[in-house]
Amino acid sequence: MKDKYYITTAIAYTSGKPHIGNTYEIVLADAIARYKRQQGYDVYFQTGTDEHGEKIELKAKDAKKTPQEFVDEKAAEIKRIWDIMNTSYDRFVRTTDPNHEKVVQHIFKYMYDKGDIYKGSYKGLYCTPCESFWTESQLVDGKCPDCGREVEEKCEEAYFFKLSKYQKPLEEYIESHPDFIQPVARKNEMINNFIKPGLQDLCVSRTSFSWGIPVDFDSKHVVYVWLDALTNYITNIGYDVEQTTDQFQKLWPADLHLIGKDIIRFHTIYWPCFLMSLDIPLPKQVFGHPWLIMSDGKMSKSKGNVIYADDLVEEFGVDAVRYYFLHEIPFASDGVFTRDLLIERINGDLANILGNLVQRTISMGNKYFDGKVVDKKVEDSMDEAFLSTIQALKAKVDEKMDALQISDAITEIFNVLRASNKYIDETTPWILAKDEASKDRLETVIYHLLESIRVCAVLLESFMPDTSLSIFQQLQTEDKTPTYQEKTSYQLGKPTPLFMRIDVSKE
RNA sequence: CGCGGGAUGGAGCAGUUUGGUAGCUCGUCGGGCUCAUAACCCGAAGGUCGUUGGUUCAAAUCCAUCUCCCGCAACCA
Repeated sequence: MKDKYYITTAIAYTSGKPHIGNTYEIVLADAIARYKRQQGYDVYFQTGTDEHGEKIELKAKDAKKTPQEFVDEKAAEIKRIWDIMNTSYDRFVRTTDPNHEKVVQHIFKYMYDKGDIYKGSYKGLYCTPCESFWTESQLVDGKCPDCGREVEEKCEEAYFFKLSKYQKPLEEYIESHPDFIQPVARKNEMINNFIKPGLQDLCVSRTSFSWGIPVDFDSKHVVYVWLDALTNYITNIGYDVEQTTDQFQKLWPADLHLIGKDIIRFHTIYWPCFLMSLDIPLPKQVFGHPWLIMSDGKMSKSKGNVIYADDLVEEFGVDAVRYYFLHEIPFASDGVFTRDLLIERINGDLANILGNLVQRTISMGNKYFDGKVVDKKVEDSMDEAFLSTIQALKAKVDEKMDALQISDAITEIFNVLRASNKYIDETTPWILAKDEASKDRLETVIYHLLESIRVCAVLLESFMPDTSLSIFQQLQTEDKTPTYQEKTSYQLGKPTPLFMRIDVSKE
């Protein structure tokens, strides 16, 4: 067994049903987690929900529910969608879990006793009717961006975390770990916008609402949601300030925090500072992934362009949706979702390139050899290039996956599938079949194709698990070696279409 | 002058670090094949690589200027 690999997603905020943009993250994390497992890593994959905060308190009130009832419902819905997406998380955590709440209180107290959290007063621009604080930059014409009324300076008692104390070590850590923040372009954003100008101490308690973890030594205050939420990565694997578990010792530091690009600041500035305060190591990498957006921009209820993953899965199947998410979103820039593009991918890539290749190859195996295909090793000059393409695939996919370039990894696999279709045309099996003398050559050709398909199915498993399984069932093999194997044989099953083409004219 | 990213054939992107014939997917047009899900394979057309200027034998690539688009700009998650 190789090393451990601890990967997390951001915990989803339980304010509503997650749309496909939110759902993308868990699928991306799942692809990485599955791939690491396939590589032999001892993977621990954690996801869950972030359930406190003022917004939730208000939403629950609107829904005439208690906050706990409200988040129970939302957490269940989020978990349901994660499961629909066939994601292989090891643990689904919730910030309302009693143990988490207890440890967060310990952490808060620990930091307070240490002097890293102190009591002060929060001065800000306050809009009384909206009960909200605003920053200078958020104001519209110097007025409340929500209601347009005047704001006033207001003071409120609050606890602060000494971010300033950790500015220097944070800066050093980021500089000495060039891969810590991914994509690297985000690193400059953090350094120039926040760190360089000087970190200001962070207000880590609230008194304006009550749906949160109480500060146990000062019951007026609840813990700031980000201090609450971020610590989920350690509380749920057995961290506590007095003593930690073996699981924590084994898993921490996390190998990868997978998050949306909108919350990079919290994960690369606040979170490392909190950890330094607790004297525990910092995570190895934080990847702020881009977004899945609509052709008219970011998804939002006011725009009315929100799409949910469960609806898409019901219509197109889970692997088609997974494929779209993973293939259509580049490493560093947003990907666009349109229904037309989804259908184009299903027809062009999944049905034509992949599905049809599997179908035609297995059909030939059955038609010409009754499904029993042996490596006869009657090679031709054109085989060498094809076989070396297959042999090179695993290393190429590894390289892309190590760089978190999921889309490119999938493209590499499809390049081999394309090459396989081409190989059929070049070798013209239907002509070989007409001559008894070339029967062993024909069998060799089919064998090469079956091996190509098998290797691709192995490598596709992390991205489209069900499809991969279906290919293995049709090939009736259990060999998951990710490279070409010679001198073996196949006893094929019946071909069944992997993906049906979608008739656009009937849409 | 806040910081950063981007502008490449009809569409979406790669190539820019380490200058040297502009590449991929889709679409269009033409051809081939018939094992296969009207799928597959080959070929062609189509780009002054955002603007202007500079360095160089040579610039999508380096430097400068300008235009447009996007992200971030801290106590909202």
